[in-house]
Amino acid sequence: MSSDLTVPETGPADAAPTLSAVAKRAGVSSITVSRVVRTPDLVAPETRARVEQAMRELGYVPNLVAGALASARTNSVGVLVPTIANSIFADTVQGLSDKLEPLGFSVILAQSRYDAAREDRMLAALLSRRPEAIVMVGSPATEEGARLLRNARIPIVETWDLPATPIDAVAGFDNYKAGMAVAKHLVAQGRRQLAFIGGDDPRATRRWLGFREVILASGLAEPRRLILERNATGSVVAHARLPDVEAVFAANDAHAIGFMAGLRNAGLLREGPASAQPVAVIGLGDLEMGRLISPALSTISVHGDAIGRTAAALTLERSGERRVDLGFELVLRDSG
Amino acid sequence: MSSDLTVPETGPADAAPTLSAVAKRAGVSSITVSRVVRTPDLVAPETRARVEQAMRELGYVPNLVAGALASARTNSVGVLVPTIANSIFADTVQGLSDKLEPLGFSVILAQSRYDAAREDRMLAALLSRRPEAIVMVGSPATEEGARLLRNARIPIVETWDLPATPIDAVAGFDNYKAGMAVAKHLVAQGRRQLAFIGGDDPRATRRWLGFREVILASGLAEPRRLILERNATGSVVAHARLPDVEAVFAANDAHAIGFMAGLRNAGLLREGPASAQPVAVIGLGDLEMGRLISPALSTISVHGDAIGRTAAALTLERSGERRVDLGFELVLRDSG
DNA sequence: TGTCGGTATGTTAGCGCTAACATCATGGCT
DNA sequence: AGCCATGATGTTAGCGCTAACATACCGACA
Repeated sequence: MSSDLTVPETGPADAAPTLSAVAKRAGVSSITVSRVVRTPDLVAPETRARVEQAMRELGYVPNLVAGALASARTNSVGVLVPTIANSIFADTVQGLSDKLEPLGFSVILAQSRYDAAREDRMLAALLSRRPEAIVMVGSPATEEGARLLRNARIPIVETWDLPATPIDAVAGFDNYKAGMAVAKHLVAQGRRQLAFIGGDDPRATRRWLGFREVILASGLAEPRRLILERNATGSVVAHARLPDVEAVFAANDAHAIGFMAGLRNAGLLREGPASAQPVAVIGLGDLEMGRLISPALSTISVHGDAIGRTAAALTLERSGERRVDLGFELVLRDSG
Repeated sequence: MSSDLTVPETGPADAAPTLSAVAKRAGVSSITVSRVVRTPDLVAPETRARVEQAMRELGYVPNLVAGALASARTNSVGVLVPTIANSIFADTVQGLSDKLEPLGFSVILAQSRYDAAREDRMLAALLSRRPEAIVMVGSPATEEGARLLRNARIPIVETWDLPATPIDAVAGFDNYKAGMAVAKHLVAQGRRQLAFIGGDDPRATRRWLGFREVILASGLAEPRRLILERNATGSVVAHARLPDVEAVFAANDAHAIGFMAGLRNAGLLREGPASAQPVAVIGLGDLEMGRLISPALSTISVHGDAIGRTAAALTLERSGERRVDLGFELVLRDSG
């Protein structure tokens, strides 16, 4: 059957075989091959078998680039995160892609590195690949980025926050309320000198504002805010810059754990429960590590993977509720 | 100048503007617009200005899908990792994309979830988007996957290991030697009852084999191996299944930290140096957290981001050395 | 004055596929 | 016998862009 024709496994097939190469070999038209690939039910079993045989012999791999151009459907979604390494956003990307990959969608990943200009460039780069939706952490940092997204006329899902006027859809939680919840808890514990440490991205800032709001409303002194590098190692020495601090809310668990390392060095960390801690520490993210260290880290648990799954759903379904609040939980352990 | 034509910001541009729409508006041919986008130096300044004006007015976003089909260059690379959440592979993806994104390449991300069938599906899905290279963690689990990659005739970079017969290029380190290095260290410390805990993926298994090899060569008893779930929480209780164990090599830092939590619960963890630990623990990955906890985690430090950057280089440059050993370091701290 | 090299722009064809619409049997029904 | 629904397959055009090859124009030069 496969007499003198070159089989890719054994000889160099110079160019990738196309639909019509398969069609010729199977003695059908190319549309029939296309149907075998996309809608096999519409093809008679014998024809289908013949075409599948030809595809196997030639090692045919469909060209989705051409298919996308012809059908105006790329079956891809663009995902923009600040950073993927050591980051809780990886959970969201995982949740998203777990839902989307089985449906034949691919994830095009881009990182903004917390840089507005790079974010705009990445947004433009993503859009030029004509994804069927864009999922991003946060909201566009510039009006230019927002304009690009609005003009794209595809589902846009902003995540990890609940912007007042989203471009299209939202899956996240209220960072302001998270800050408030932490402050309420610490104030109720009787802590008076409070501080916030971490980055100064929009979401961290909203946590800070909620945190501060409650503290001022409680009649306590203005809390301090320390802007730190994005790696946790820097927060090890943060304690030196916060004399007399009684409680710290860290913008994420990594910073919290770094800060705790600093406290340990200063002899201010106890093995006992929160009430025994000279300085209470609360993180955000609920890293698995936080549960395993001692004292176990108290934290705001957010649902990174649920955010990703919800974003996927918002991407696929354009009607219905476009604003999903996944909430958060204050998980109290031994650090504060 | 922009008399009665619809501007996207103000009215609904039903379809995305195309090159020829821009061309018509600027009074040039579409190839000139294409040149303004791709090779502006070849266009006279006044013409260029006119075209750029038209692009701005229409909100033109180039369609790379069409461009890719016409030029047979997609400017994309496929990346396949077992998982991206909570994983050291995220460093590699970050390193890769940091090098590639500025060059106009996009990263198409797929996860195999340590599942051979899913890996094959993802490989086929990636390939059908005609990436200009594939970077994957490890090597294809099936012959089918390997065949797909070989037939693709694009650079293929296998990472995080040093396979004997790679498909094309490799950027990684020797997992077997890493296991050996840990065993040598623990044996020299005088530890006799050794165990390995973690996953059973090919890389972990190579670590185990190197570990075991040295132990047997030293005349010690056969070490035990515990296959654990991929989350660290399971390793908290692993200690109960390893009575009398004196040292543990964990396939990754998360498992190591989980195991240490179990030791702490059992009263077998000291604040002192390695020599004071009843049970030594060594991890792999050098998570930032490992340095911050107490006792600080001893670990094999690998260069996840360098693997990504090297993979990017191997992707762009097809000649030269195709096998890069990024090495590893045994970092001794207080846990073992 | 004719020609030549360089610069700027245009024309043509086609990348590999799919949407939309034929076409053509087949067979059950009235 | 004629009709038409149904199923299987084919034809045609075109998605939005780029490669490769024209073409036109300009001034310099012998």
